[in-house]
Amino acid sequence: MPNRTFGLYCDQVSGPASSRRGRHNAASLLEVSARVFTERGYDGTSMEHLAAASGITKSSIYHHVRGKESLLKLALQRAIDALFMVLDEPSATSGPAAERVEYVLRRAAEQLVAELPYVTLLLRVRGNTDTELWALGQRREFDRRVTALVADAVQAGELRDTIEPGLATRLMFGMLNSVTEWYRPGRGLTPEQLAGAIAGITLDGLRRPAAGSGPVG
Amino acid sequence: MPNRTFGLYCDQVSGPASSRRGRHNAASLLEVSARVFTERGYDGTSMEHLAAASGITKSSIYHHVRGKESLLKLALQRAIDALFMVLDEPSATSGPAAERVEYVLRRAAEQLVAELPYVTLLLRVRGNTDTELWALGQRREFDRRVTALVADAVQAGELRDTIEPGLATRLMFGMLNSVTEWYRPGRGLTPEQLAGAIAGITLDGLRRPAAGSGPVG
DNA sequence: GTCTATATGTTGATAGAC
DNA sequence: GTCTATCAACATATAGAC
Repeated sequence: MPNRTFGLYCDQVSGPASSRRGRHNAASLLEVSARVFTERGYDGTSMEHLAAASGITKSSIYHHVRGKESLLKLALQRAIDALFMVLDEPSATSGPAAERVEYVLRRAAEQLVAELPYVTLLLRVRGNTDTELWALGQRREFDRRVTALVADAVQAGELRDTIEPGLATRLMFGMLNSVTEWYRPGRGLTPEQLAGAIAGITLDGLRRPAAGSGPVG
Repeated sequence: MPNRTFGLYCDQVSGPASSRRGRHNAASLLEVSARVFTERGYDGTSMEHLAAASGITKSSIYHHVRGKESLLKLALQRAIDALFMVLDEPSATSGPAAERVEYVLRRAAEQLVAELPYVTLLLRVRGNTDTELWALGQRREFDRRVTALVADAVQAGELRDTIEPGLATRLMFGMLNSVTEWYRPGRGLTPEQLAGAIAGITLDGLRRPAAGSGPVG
């Protein structure tokens, strides 16, 4: 582990990220790398794999990024930014607590789909390197903030108090996060439908209410 | 990938599996390996890691098993056996469909906890080798059989028909499977409590029913 | 911006002594 | 059953030409 800094040589990371052969930049390499990392796992991916997938040689990759771990850090940062952004949106910081929980859940689902390979990577981090340990810390912080929201909703009597807020949060977001294992965009299930199904199950359950119960009308 | 068979040199795999230094057998090595594999990831684990964790040298490990992939296959087989066993139990094959679904969910939760490192490994398989592809096929078959149960329950009017059975199954078991990411035995949450929380959320939801609705009495 | 060639360490696995 | 010694393959990364 010789390198301890993971910045880019170039300034911009976001951009058109075209993958056409012969003209790669840091952003397009990040896109390709995140896809291969999620397919093979980070440790199961060699620089040779990345070279083959991006259509350039191993050594050319080092012209754009400091190394393999740098690509991982950039990808993880992108996922973390996307998720934390949700927590600061107006609908997540005001209104009835249960509605804020549902909003965060739905928006997190949308972000998970929008940044699928990056979030997938984040969820698979094991803590083997400093970069991975840092990412695990960020995940814990996100979890902590969502748990606080759920606790508010329980205290307000809007969610059941039969399940501890920390456990409820882990299970709700566990269901959401499991989506990375099978969801593929453009296969008949829109992000909104997905978010609706998850919110529907976790908040109201799959069981069909017995006749005579449930909201009237 | 020179080896194509992954059997043990010794006959027994299950057994006391003591980890005391100096007298390892295939079963005790499997136990240690599964733990390290889940901590570091399979690809992130070297034979040197396994040697250090088991207190013997790399070459000694090859006296007990054919190699690294053999240890993976043995661990995956154990997880697969534990999960499929549930599907053949009497309560999973007779009775109201929704109750069979709940039974399978609860028993799968118990098995997941009982065989935690093995099931964790199974859920992280990526498909990079023949062994991993075989495991993915077994997972698909399990999923297929559970989906059939859920479809029965929907058709019987016991579960809501607003969510497609395949999606409901993926999400329910996604929540369950996410437990491998944080659950540690003996930390205040029993397997039964865990199974109850998961069944409770997925079937009846977290939202507190409005006053006047819900089962009377 | 990409290449060939190469340095240097780590990997899974084997040979053979005790 | 465990060890030391060793191997060939592959890993990440660098040097320098075009």
